[in-house]
Amino acid sequence: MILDTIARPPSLVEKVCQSLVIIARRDLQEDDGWLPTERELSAQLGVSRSVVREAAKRLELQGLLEIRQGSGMKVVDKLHKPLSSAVHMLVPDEKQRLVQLTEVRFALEPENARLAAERATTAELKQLKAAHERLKNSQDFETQVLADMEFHCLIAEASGNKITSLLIQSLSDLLQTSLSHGYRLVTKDQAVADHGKILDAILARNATAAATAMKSHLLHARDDLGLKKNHARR
Amino acid sequence: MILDTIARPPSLVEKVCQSLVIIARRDLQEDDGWLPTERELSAQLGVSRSVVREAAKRLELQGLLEIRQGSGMKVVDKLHKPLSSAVHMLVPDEKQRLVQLTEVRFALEPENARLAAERATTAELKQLKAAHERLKNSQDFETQVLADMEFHCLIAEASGNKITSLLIQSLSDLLQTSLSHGYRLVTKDQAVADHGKILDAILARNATAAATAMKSHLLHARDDLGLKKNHARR
DNA sequence: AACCCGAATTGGTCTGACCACCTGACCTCC
DNA sequence: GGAGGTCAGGTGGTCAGACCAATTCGGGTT
Repeated sequence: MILDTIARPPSLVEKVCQSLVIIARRDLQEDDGWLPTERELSAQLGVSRSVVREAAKRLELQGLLEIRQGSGMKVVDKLHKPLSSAVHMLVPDEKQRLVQLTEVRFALEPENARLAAERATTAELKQLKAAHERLKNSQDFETQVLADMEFHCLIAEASGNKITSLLIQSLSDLLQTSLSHGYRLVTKDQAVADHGKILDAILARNATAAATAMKSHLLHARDDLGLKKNHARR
Repeated sequence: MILDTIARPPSLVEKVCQSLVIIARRDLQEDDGWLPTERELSAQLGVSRSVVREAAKRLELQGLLEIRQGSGMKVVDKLHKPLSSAVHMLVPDEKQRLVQLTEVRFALEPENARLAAERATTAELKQLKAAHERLKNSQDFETQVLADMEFHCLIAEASGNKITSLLIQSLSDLLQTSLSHGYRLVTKDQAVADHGKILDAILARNATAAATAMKSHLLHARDDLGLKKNHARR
C-alpha cells in the first residue's frame, strides 16, 4: 500500500475549491458576499452538485464560507476556526484548556505588544484607543469580554505578523467560549488598569514597557486561575 | 435573514462524525487503524453513503483521517494540519511566511524551553538527548532538518502544554516546506552547538538558562534570514 | 400597520449507478 | 526460486435525479 505523501494530481473537488475561492472573492466585492446556489454552481462549473457540495463544505471548515440551509452560502473570514476546533478537540477539559491557553498567551502576547509598539500605524493606534474606551464604558459582562478580546487582537494585528494575529484570534475565540461557561479571568477594573498601561507604552513607542505591561496583565489572569485549582500536569 | 450563531441541533453528518471518531479510536487499537469501507459504514450506521463521505472528508480535513482512493480510510494523528494550511493560505509568500514564522517561534519557544526545564519527565529528557544525538550524527540535509524539528517539538511536548505543542508542530511543518524549497536557516554546526546549550540547561533544570539559550538559538536563525532581505512590513 | 400563512427557493439527505485507482493473487519469464 | 507483468475484485470519486427540511418572501387577513 502506498502511504507516501507523493504529489497527486489535483482532484476535481480541489479544482472546484479554487474556482469557488475566486468566485467568492469577486462576489464579496460586487454582491453582498452571497454565492450562487449549489445547483447554479454545479451547472456553471460543469460538475455535479456532489462535488460543489464537498468543495463548499471544505471551504466552510477552513473558515472561508458559511453555509445555511434554506439561505445559501455566504463568504466570511473566520480563518481562525480550524485551530479553535483543533484545540477544542485536543484539550476537551474546559479548565485545563483555560490554563494552557493562558500559558500560550503569556508567551505570545508580550512579544506582540513589543512589536506593536515598534510597528503600529497611526490608524492602528486609533483603533486601539477606541477599543480601550469601549472596555471602559462597557456595562454588561458580554460586551466587556468582547472589548477585551478586541484589544488583544488589535495588538496582534498591529504587530504586523499575520500568523500571530491568527493565533491570537483563535485563542480569543477559545477564551470566549470558556468565559461564557462561567470562568472569569480578572475584574473589569483590573483589566482597564492593565490595558491602560499597555496602551500608554505602545503609544509612547516603548517596546520594552509594552511587553512588561502585557506580562503583568497576563500574570494577573494566571494568578486568578491559580486560586481555584493548581496547575495539572498532563 | 438569520445570521446569528444560535445553537442548532446537530446535523446528521455531525452525529456520524462522532460515531466515526469512536470507531476510529477502537480500530486504532484493535486493527491496524483501517476503518471499514464507506459502504459498510453506511449500512452499519444506517445512513446514506453521502453522509458517511462528508463526515469522513471532514475528519480528514481536521487531520484525523487519511483517505486514499482504492485503499480506504486510515486513522492518523495530524491535528496540526489545519493550522498549517490556514497559515499557508493566509501568508502565501514563502519568504514572508518564513520571517513571520520565525517571529512567532521567537515568542513561543523560549517559554517552552523554560517550562520544559521545570516539568520534563525523565523519559522526555531521554528522548531529547536521543534527538540531539540524531542531529549530531545526521549526514544528509533532510535527516538533519527532521532531527532539528523533532528536538523543538519534543521540548514543546515536555512543556506539558498540549496547545503549544500543537502550535510548534504546525510551525515546524510549515518550516519544513520552506526549507525544502531552498531556504536554509543555520548551519548544522551552529544548530548542534545551540541545541547542546539548550539541552544542558534543561537537563540541569535551569529554566532561565534554557529560555536564554533558546532565544539566542532563534536569534541566529533570524539573523540568517536578515542577511538576505529586510523584514517586510505587511 | 402588524401579523400570519403558504408557495418558491435553498441547502440536506437518499439512492443506485458508473468511473478511476489500488491491491493482491496469479502467472510468466529469467 | 525470484523478479516482473497481468488481471479481477474492491476501494473511494463522481454523477444524476429525486425527495426532505429549513428559510425566505410576498400576499392576504386582521
